Amino acid sequence: MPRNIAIKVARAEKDMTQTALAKAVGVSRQTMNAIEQGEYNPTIKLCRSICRVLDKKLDDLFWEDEE
Amino acid sequence: MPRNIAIKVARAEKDMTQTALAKAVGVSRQTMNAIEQGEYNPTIKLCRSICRVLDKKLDDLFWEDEE
DNA sequence: ACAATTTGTCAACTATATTTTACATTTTTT
DNA sequence: AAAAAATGTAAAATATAGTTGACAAATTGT
Repeated sequence: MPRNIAIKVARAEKDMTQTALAKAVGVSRQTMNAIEQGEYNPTIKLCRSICRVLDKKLDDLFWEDEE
Repeated sequence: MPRNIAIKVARAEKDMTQTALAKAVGVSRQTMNAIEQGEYNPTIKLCRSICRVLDKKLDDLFWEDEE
């Protein structure tokens, strides 16, 4: 899985740290980090939470053309 | 979690059974059924697979306004 | 009305997402 | 240049996503 640059950018737009985003979303900092590093495969519920906090849609942050 | 009617509709548009969709997507029939019943919380990777098979985007099938 | 297919559901199991603690490295601030 | 904050990573534990097999209920076809 590729690194998720879109989240990093959206986070920057909101001037949030990984820790702040993790807290806002209700997961651990390591989980947020792993998602940005593309190291795993979050649940759709977590994806929706991230989208709400960052004011983005699922397709903005989590679509991938190839698997 | 609410039932996922959007998947049911998209599946009907492709004239696919739950079993056929499950197979195309590479999960068990019970998993597909549970997702349609809103009984769990699939991973984003599985959501993307479902979207590809049904020619839909993540926001079409998996967005929810309230959590 | 009957048969066949599809769907809903349960229980026990396996795989993996997520947590916690902890430390090293990089980046930012003073 | 030093201190502080932010990020990358690892190992062990826990929660839950996904599997398998089996059966009942509902739908569809003849």
